[in-house]
Amino acid sequence: MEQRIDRIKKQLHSQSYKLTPQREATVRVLLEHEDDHLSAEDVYMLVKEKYPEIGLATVYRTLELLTELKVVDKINFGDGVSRYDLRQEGAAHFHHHLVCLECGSVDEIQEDLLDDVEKEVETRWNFEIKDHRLTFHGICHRCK
Amino acid sequence: MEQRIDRIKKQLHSQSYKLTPQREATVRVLLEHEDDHLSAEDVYMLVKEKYPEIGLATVYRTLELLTELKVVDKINFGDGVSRYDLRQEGAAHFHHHLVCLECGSVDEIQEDLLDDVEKEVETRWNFEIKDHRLTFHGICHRCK
DNA sequence: CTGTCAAATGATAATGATTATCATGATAAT
DNA sequence: ATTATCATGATAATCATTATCATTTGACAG
Repeated sequence: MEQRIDRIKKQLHSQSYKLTPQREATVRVLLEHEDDHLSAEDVYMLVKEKYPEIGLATVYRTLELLTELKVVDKINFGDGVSRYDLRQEGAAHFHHHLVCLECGSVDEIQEDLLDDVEKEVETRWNFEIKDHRLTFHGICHRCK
Repeated sequence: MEQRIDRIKKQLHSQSYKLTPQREATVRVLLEHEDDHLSAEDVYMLVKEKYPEIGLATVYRTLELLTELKVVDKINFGDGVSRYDLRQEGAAHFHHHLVCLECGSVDEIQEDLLDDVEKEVETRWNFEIKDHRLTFHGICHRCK
């Protein structure tokens, strides 16, 4: 935990941003909920527990900043809300998601799976892939 | 064109919806811009050219209805706007997208590509896949 | 035909998420 | 200490989407 925060701090500094108390509190919430897919409002409410003076705008700004730095990824599952998902440290690509149509749960797939597909797309469509988003919609193992 | 409208008409009737003039005008716009990825506002402005009395709410309602019937798919590329994309007739699954980070263009991949990946997900994660969304972000062949 | 009823429409208000603004507060360098 | 810069919090503004509601339309019964 502390080491990860430290690395994020360094990453911020390398672009001359600071790790303010508000930003640190926000990052801690994200680390503590690594498996969830929190909306900005979710993050706001969780951060407020530890840091009640924080404003919603600051949370939005911090999440935007972390997205720029590729510490988090901003995703959208089709409800009108953006969600923020920590990247695995050192992961080349963004992980995939399984969205259950029954219970609404969102599970993650950390494996790459797309290596072959990406090679094919790069050559056949002459497209240089920088990132991807892959989401499956269906029935999760719990609901079956 | 006329045949496709006719089939959509039948599809509506089968669920006891009608193909009103407003709905037909909207469908025509979608058919005429099959390769684009129009937002509701885009569709609205295009439909207005032929049917100026139409209201924005009707366009939203029609797009929602067509989404339900799986005539179109609602997609979201991360700007705050939903886009509506005609499904290929008879396509089992939704097609994929190539979003260019340089010029913002969106190209389509009609091939399935995910067969193997889906088999793996179904067995390893015990997840029954109903649909998917796959988008690649990168540099398109024109910008390279 | 003509009246009736449910569905569809258009105008517009309401909502909800996100972004912009701006005065204030903290921080670091001179 | 002083200034300049960045960050923050409160709140207003914006933008896409949804809800409301009075009116219109079209199918159908009599």
